Amino acid sequence: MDQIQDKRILLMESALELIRENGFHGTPVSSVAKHAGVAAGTVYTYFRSKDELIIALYHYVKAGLLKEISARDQVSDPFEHRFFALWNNLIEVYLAKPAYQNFLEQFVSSPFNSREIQQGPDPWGEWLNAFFKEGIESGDLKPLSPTILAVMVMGSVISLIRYKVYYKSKKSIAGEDLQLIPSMVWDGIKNK
Amino acid sequence: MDQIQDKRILLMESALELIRENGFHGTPVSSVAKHAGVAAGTVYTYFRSKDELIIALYHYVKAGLLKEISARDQVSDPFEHRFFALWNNLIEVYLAKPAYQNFLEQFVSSPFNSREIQQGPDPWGEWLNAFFKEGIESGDLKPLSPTILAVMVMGSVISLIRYKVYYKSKKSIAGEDLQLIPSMVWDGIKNK
DNA sequence: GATCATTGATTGAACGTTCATTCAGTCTCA
DNA sequence: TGAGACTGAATGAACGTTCAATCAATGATC
Repeated sequence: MDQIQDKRILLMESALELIRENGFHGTPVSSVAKHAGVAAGTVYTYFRSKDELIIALYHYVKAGLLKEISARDQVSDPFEHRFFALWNNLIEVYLAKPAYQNFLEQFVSSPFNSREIQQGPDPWGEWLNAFFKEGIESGDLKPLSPTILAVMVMGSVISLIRYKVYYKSKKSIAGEDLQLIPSMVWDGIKNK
Repeated sequence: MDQIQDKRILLMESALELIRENGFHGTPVSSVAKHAGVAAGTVYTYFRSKDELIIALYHYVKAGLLKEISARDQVSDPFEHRFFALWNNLIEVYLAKPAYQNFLEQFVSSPFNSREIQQGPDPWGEWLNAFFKEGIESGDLKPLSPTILAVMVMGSVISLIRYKVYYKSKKSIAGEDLQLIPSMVWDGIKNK
């Protein structure tokens, strides 16, 4: 039972790594199998099809994100602290697992991101919403829709990650300057 | 000569539309040709390969973006005006041409976005940098790297567009609330 | 404890489809 | 009439998926 879950996860991690390097369609099922050390047919014991594998990856990555981020949230801290911690944790997690970030980016703008998927449950989105809702209710954040706040904050995080990951080589910005971004975001969303 | 350019553009617009619906790899060359009303082989009169077509799309879309946005920028306006106008123009252009936005998203997280591409010329990025540089020099923006400011602003725009385009159906937010996002961004980046 | 049966995972060659690309022949217009 | 665009059937490679055969582990029987 454990072994089965393990191999499923092994296959998914292999797929994430290869998809990061080669994209969805530059990643044949056979290569995923090879990377995981199994034969091509074995993948079909764990996933009905390649499409289903990719959908499974989506849920797997989002669940992983939620787990990592929520575990590090110190609910008893002042909200401002929690906000900056969230920011740093997001950057940290994404940089530690670039394949996660890259996969999500590919997924959301692909045809896989169907209405069906979007309308399914989204624990990560709900956690984020609840987070910002608390900030509003405690009076620390502007009284806006939590969704809007989430859009704003995540947009900046994603954009920064993109910048760091994809354009690493071109021109790097001093680390201390990058630390100013969350401060700017905070200036934009804090109450008063 | 004109005809040739026209057909090249016709092929690119066809490709953008189909790629938006079906993704890079769900869009066979034959379907692009069909959509443009030509035979499959004809595509190869205008592009050496499918990959080259996709790279051409990238430059085409970025150039189009630059043209649209820079044309609407009123250099003589106060900077704050220019900022909000830029914001609204970006939203407007992206919403008018969702295929442009979707293509860029797919492209940047794909293997096509190679180091080679990134190190090539980037007039759109340079225009954006110059825009924010002006804001800094006029004293309207915090004295930070223009790149950082661009990262912050574009991140929010992209995120909002994503929200509007992909999650149109799920839960819509009142239009006036969405107008608050640029104000928040402005609060974050303005000087003092 | 030894033998066999059962179950289910695993293998990898084979199949059929899709698709990028080619090219010999046709058309168009200057 | 010549140059180049255009056609669309043909080619061949790549890849998702299947499946008959094999293997490993567990349990049943004596």
